[in-house]
Amino acid sequence: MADCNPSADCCDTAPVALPADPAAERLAGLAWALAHPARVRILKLLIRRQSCICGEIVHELPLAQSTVSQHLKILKNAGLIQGEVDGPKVCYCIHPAGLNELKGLIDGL
Amino acid sequence: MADCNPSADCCDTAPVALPADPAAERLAGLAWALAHPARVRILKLLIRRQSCICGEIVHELPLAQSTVSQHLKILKNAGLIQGEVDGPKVCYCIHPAGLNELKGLIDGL
DNA sequence: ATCGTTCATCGTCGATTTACGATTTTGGGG
DNA sequence: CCCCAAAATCGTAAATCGACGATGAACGAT
Repeated sequence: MADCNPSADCCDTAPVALPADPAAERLAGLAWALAHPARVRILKLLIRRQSCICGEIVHELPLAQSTVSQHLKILKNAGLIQGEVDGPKVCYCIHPAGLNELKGLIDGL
Repeated sequence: MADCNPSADCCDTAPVALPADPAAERLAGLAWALAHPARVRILKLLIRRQSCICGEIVHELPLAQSTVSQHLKILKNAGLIQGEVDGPKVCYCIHPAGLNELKGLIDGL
């Protein structure tokens, strides 16, 4: 931006697609994880029951087990929850850091 | 809508798909409106510039005018921003109530 | 009345989501 | 060793999203 390189027709003319706003991307990612009623419900459930619960979540939602599993994966990838294996079952609980990050980004708006 | 037609086998026997959790749905809706980097950027822009700005937003984003218009519509439908016509231009500004609702739902988590 | 500008809407197209059943994986018991 | 239950993953079909260009409507200025 400041100056071009010395040669004539240089200077990148690429679309760049600029990294945009990393913070915006992060917030969008977190928001996206919450952008589905089922995922909001799962998160609320895990917050209520401090103790992690497991596929019990499946029984709380009108969704197939595989579908719930996908939603859990999305929440986990976003860093909002974490799951730990406990025998044949898996216990999920909230990931406080992720949740706090979300809250921070939101009311930092 | 109010009542069924008089004949015998009318009346909906539909599964209903129960309203589930209205609060969850609302939060999901608001989150979804923010679930895109461009929309987060627009919102932040409108918050920074107290004064509403208009299609100037288009120049801030690497997107076509029609695309930005769609994003603005989504934000408006979610109740996060509002737009007011000013001659041939349209001024957008944040809708404090919607934004506060979002913040409330998030840190009420 | 006819432009030119600004913005919204329409129609389209590829990519992504959401949901499901079926299958695979994982970890105990009998 | 073989089965059973729990959970993840795969494959797939339907719906929706995100982006664009083109078109349409609203308004001020010439």
